Amino acid sequence: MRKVEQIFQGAVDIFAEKGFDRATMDEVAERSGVAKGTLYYHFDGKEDLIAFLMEEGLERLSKYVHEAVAGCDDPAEQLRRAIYGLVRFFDQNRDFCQMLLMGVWFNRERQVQFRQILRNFYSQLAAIIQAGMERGQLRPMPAELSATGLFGLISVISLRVILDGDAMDCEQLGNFIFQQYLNGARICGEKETSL
Amino acid sequence: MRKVEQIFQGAVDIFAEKGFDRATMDEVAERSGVAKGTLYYHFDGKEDLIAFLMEEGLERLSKYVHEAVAGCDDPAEQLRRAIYGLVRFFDQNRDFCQMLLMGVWFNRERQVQFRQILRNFYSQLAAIIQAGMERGQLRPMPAELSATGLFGLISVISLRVILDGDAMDCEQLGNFIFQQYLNGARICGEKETSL
Amino acid sequence: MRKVEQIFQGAVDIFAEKGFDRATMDEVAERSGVAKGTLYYHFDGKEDLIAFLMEEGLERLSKYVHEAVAGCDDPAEQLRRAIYGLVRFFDQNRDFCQMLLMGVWFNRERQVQFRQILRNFYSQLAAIIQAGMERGQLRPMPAELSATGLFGLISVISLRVILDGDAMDCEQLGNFIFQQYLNGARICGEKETSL
Amino acid sequence: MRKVEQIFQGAVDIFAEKGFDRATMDEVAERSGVAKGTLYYHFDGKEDLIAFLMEEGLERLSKYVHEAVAGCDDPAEQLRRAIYGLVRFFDQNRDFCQMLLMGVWFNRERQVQFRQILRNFYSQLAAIIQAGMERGQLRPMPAELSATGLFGLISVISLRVILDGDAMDCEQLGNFIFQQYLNGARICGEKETSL
DNA sequence: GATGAATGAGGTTTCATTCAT
DNA sequence: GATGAATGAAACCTCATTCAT
Repeated sequence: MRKVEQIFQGAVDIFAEKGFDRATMDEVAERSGVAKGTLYYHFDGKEDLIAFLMEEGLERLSKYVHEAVAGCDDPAEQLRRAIYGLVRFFDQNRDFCQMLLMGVWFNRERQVQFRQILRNFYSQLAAIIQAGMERGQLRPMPAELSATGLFGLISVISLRVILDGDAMDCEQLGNFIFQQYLNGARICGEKETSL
Repeated sequence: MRKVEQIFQGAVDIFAEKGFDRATMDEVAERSGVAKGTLYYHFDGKEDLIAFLMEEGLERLSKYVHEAVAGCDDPAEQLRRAIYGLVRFFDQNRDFCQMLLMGVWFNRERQVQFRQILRNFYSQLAAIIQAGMERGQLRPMPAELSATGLFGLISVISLRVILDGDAMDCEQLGNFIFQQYLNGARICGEKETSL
Repeated sequence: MRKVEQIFQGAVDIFAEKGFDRATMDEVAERSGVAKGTLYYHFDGKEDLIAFLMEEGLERLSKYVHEAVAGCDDPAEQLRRAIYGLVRFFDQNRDFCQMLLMGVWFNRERQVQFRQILRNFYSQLAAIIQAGMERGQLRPMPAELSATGLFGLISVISLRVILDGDAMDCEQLGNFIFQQYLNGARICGEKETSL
Repeated sequence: MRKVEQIFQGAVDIFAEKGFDRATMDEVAERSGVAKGTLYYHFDGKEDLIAFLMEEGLERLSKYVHEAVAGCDDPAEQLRRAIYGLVRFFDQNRDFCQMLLMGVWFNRERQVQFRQILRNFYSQLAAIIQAGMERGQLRPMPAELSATGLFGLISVISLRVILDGDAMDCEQLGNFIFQQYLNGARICGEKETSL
């Protein structure tokens, strides 16, 4: 499966650069260092390749976050680690993340499949949030919705940094997002119900 | 031009459904109820049409938020109105918003153009946040970054609701997002520095 | 529909020469004197084009035979005229007929469609044979089966002549086939039941 | 070779189903139950495989008819046996016969080769017909042409029955064809020159 | 003898764009 | 202003063949 890994790398690379539709299979092959026929030997076609990348990539992301969180019992700390982990993963896999985030918004043709995959990932976050509420650390709220919002917060900020080509200070960015998500923008001591 | 408005509606509709690259000019023409030649009579080509849609649409969005915020002097209240306005706009212009969010992260060729347009919009939010900090309502933080995060929060949640095809309760969703952004997920009274 | 007629001629020409599968759409376009895109503007694809040729061609053949037979009330004479007409049509439309006969034997994928078209043609012959039996000119026998056999007789002989590149003497060949079909190979006066 | 026989069976099967050009070597391998490389180990390529099938198959056909006719001295009876034998062979080797008949009329590249093979077979029939004429059993006529017509009669009827998927009553069908060929369609006692 | 991953020439099809009407 | 038949560059995909194992 040497070639499959080559294809994974090359495809992620070119898809992030040009988008799923504008990158051609010729380009994928060239970037991967395999012949065009090899792509079709291992995958049923372009759509199948894209689906594989999304699944494989999100699996890696899930695993990464899972490991970051593992061995910690406190939901709030888990949340912190998950956020830091995500930011680091985004930083280290810029191409994949850019590709992933392009997939998120996908059109109705491809949406069903991708959003299902993504939903599995949301659930990971939602489970932590749920636990936080049960421990009395987080306010009662719809955990799925909050997880979705958290993912939006992280990904849009990270993608902006990626697209601007900045070298991301993961520590700083992770902290900012964590504070933003947990404590909000309100100033300390301001009454919550003030508005 | 009667036809131009027809094209705007039809193009937004089909682009939201299939994406910029997968929707063909034939489909745009058919959905718009005009002949294909007519598209080229009014626009220089596909890219020109897309640029027109983005500019025109973002102008409408900016104007919508601007009017929602107008006549209010309190930054926190402005923020609330901006968020509610955005959610309502998403709800009322689902096709356009889906198209917008797909377009923003698109391939690097179109990115520069679109992200510049979007950045103008971020600035609107950032200005409000900046004012909030100066009034002592919001914590000191990078306003641009926070505005970006807020936009991610709003758009990812809204898009999820749109794609799920749910009838969105704007009031409720707007409130959730506003609370999330302003107060965070932490439970009332929990010490900020507890983690 | 100038171009469609051009395509009909060119496609029949090249398909007869190289076969349906080995003739490329490029070659069809070139032989027809139209651009490749034009083929796809008028037809949904190669299969659709082939189906059109078969239908259109068999319709012309049916019409030709119909006219040859028209204005004659005697079944035996109709049969004679039909056979002579078929032979003449084969002679004058060698390309189409070669293509047609290739289609007859087609594989199971394409067979259903083609054989239905061909069956319509068999019925024309069967109707004449049926009438001949009712008039007491022909022996009682399954008309459809006999029509199928007659078609086989005519087409295989004609195709052999075509493929050999012989200039066909229609008069002579028509007479041979007519005698063969009507009187058989047995010598005059030989007892039928002798074997 | 065990494998070669496997390939013969599998190849005939898939070629009859999809045609020579549309059946792929992958499909041949799969249907045969051997690896693709094995095909190329035993044959020089696709064309070589097809040529082998045709030669091998026609040899079997010739032999089958030869044996059916053997030990009989009367041309008319030989003809009857040849026809019955052919019908039975068609019935028992449907796939091969369908493949054979498709191949014969194929593109001009392969035509020359195949038609030469087929012509050898025609000669078998023509020899019998010739003998029949010399014995005074059959009318004087071009033997080759009549053999070609007889082959058309048999094959088109048989193929129709095969393709319709009917269980063929060989006895009945053989008799019908024999009568048709020998006595023609004309009613008993009708004057030959009546038309 | 037998295998199947890998190849790339060449096929089918798509679609943005043009232009005569 | 508006149209849609026509175009061809460029995309996706197929498949006979090779070759290291």
